[in-house]
Amino acid sequence: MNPNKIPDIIVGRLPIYLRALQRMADRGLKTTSSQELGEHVGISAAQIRKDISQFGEFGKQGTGYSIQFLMDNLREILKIDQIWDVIVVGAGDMGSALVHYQGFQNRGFRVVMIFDSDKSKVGKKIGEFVVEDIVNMLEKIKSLNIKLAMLTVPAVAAQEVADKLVVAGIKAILNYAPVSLNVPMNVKVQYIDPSVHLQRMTYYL
Amino acid sequence: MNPNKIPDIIVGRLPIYLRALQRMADRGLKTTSSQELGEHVGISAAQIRKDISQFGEFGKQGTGYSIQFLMDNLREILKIDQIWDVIVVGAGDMGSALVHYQGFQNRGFRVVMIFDSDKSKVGKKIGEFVVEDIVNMLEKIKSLNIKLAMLTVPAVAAQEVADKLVVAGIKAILNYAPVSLNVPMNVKVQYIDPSVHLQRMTYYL
DNA sequence: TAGATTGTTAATCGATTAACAATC
DNA sequence: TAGATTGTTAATCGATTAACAATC
Repeated sequence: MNPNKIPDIIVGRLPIYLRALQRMADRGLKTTSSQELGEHVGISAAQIRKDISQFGEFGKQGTGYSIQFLMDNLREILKIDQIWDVIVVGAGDMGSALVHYQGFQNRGFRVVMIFDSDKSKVGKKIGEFVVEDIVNMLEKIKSLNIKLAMLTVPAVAAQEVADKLVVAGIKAILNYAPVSLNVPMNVKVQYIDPSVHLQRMTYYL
Repeated sequence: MNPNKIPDIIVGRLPIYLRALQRMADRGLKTTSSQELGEHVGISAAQIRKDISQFGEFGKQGTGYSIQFLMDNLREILKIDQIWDVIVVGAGDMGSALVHYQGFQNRGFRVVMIFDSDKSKVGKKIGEFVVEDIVNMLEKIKSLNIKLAMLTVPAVAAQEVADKLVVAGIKAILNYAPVSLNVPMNVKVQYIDPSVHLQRMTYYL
């Protein structure tokens, strides 16, 4: 359908490049090469050049890439040349950790609300936020036009909550619940399951 | 070198299959098919059959797979037919959430210790554990023969701590710090970075 | 037996790597 | 200019899918 469609696997590497570039910039470096960047992230120089060249010509022969210029462009490509509001659903320990998480700063995201269905949690403070009742979630998401959610509810509730998020207009879910979610094709899901990640490594032990 | 080497990408899917099978078992189901399992996890039936067949013949023509039998075999393949002790390094909010996390139960892991370098955190209780001083980490890891660690320290400290973990004999690191780690080839690393995962979705919005 | 579903082969599709002309 | 490094092409490598004989 779209001949210029970029493979998911390439898009998935861009945030890694961006993260490494940010660290180089923090150290005061001005330029880098596909070779050097590749060593930092553990990816071949050829692949990095190929990935980046899908989106334009951001380097210069002989000198490499301007770190700031490449960062600006990657941010624009990833649409994080803006701050996205994100909600957290599930006010357990993981939800609480995400509310307090410092790692969203300067990376395109900001937590704006946390919800739970447990009446004993609703109204309590977590960080600077008061836990909201999940019954008001649809309305709040719509009124604030929020597109991103992080889901930290128990596995048994996850699909049901995901359905509500989709109805409310959420377009991307970072799912911490240990289940695969069924969502419409136009809604993206990324999975974080510490047990799954550990199990991917024990095979090799 | 090893002609029977299984690609990482296949190993990476096994925990997803196992998780879905566990849920089926919890619902009282006894058998499933590659078709049905595929619908649950969003992977084609052909691929599931091919993946599973790399390790043996666990199904029966006409009837599919015994859920319990396949689970037992996947657990054995992934070496989680045992409980692995895991340490947490970094006693911030994320480390604390991992100590309290219920999702390791019955999935092959158990947190046994948490470390931090911050003297104001050392000695405090988190869950059932007392935060240990990182200066004693090498000795403790060795004496308990621990192979798995979850790393939740700040980005600037991550590589240094990872180096210590490697020296202590850790063979697999679940890294929550937003940096790529350099480790020897025989040490596995998996990355969890909420910002990176979110950035992989904003591209499509 | 008839129907269903596996395990496997061959074909297709997609991703990575190597190499180098272009050029800063 | 000489050296370095990009962007891109072609070759290689690897993963996915389709199809079906085997067989429960």
